[in-house]
Amino acid sequence: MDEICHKKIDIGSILKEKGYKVTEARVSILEIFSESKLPLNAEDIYKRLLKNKKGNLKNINEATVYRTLSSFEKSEILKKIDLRKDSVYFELNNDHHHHLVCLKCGEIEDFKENKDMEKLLEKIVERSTKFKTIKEHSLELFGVCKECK
Amino acid sequence: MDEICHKKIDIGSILKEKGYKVTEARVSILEIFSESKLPLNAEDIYKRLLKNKKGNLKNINEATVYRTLSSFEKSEILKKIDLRKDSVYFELNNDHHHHLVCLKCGEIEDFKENKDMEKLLEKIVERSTKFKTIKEHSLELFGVCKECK
DNA sequence: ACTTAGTTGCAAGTCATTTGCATCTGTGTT
DNA sequence: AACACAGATGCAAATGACTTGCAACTAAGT
Repeated sequence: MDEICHKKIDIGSILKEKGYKVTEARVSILEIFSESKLPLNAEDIYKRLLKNKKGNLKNINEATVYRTLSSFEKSEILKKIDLRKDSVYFELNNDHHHHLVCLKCGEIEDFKENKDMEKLLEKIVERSTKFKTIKEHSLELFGVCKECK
Repeated sequence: MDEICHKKIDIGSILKEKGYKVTEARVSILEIFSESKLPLNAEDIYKRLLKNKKGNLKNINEATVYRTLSSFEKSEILKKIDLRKDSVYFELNNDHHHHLVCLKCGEIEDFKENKDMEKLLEKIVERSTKFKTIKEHSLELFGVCKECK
């Protein structure tokens, strides 16, 4: 079951670095993100927490999930993503990439923009606007995936 | 006061083309969009409607605003935009462009990506993913505007 | 073990958006 | 110009994602 985990991260150190107490809720939530290829919303997280702890561990409240997500976003552990769905998605703020969202089934695929393009983009923006400091950008693509075609 | 209007559109024809009845609410809402340079949310629209009709015309209900926006989006008169704010923004689905959002003051500036880049983007995506049909994409940039610097 | 600042659970609150339903109105027809 | 009716609107209540106040709890330094 470890094959799904594709990013090794030391959760304890990350939390301490940011000045967080290392609590069960935070560790579990970060574990879930580190095991997931795809962006997750609060409900996804909550459901997976329930599944993980079948009796032996106590539940984590939904309010805690929301609080944790939003505080992890502020401390830049997570990144917020908008996928034109009715709730907000998050993913680890590890490496910059974008998303393809199927307009029919809602499937999400990652997509890595190439470096040249990112630079090109920033140059164009700096030349043609009055925004001098571009901190980040979001690029999401919407289409139809193979299965739905 | 007509100098603000930078897109001439025949609102009546647009509505009829899409099979809509030409009602006061719809005409007023489209007028507001055609006079605005920037994306607007439901509240913006509602406030402007109130301002426009100082007594002589009857008010338009907020539910109607929401219904109109969402139906205009489905019929592709409007485009929905996510600007990481707490409500959804819309703009006329006329010409493709992107937005710069100031992370401090929330100011929004339009930004036109160049054609070459759009094509490059689509090619990269088609080569590297299993999404064959890209229908649209959203690209929003977040930074700090001159005034806030 | 003691202390306490930071966390969490719970329940109630907020706020954008949606919806059910009765009434009304634009539009094609007579 | 009045008629009929599908579609549009107003109103109020509902929804659903998310937030917050507060009391109880707990990680982590002493």
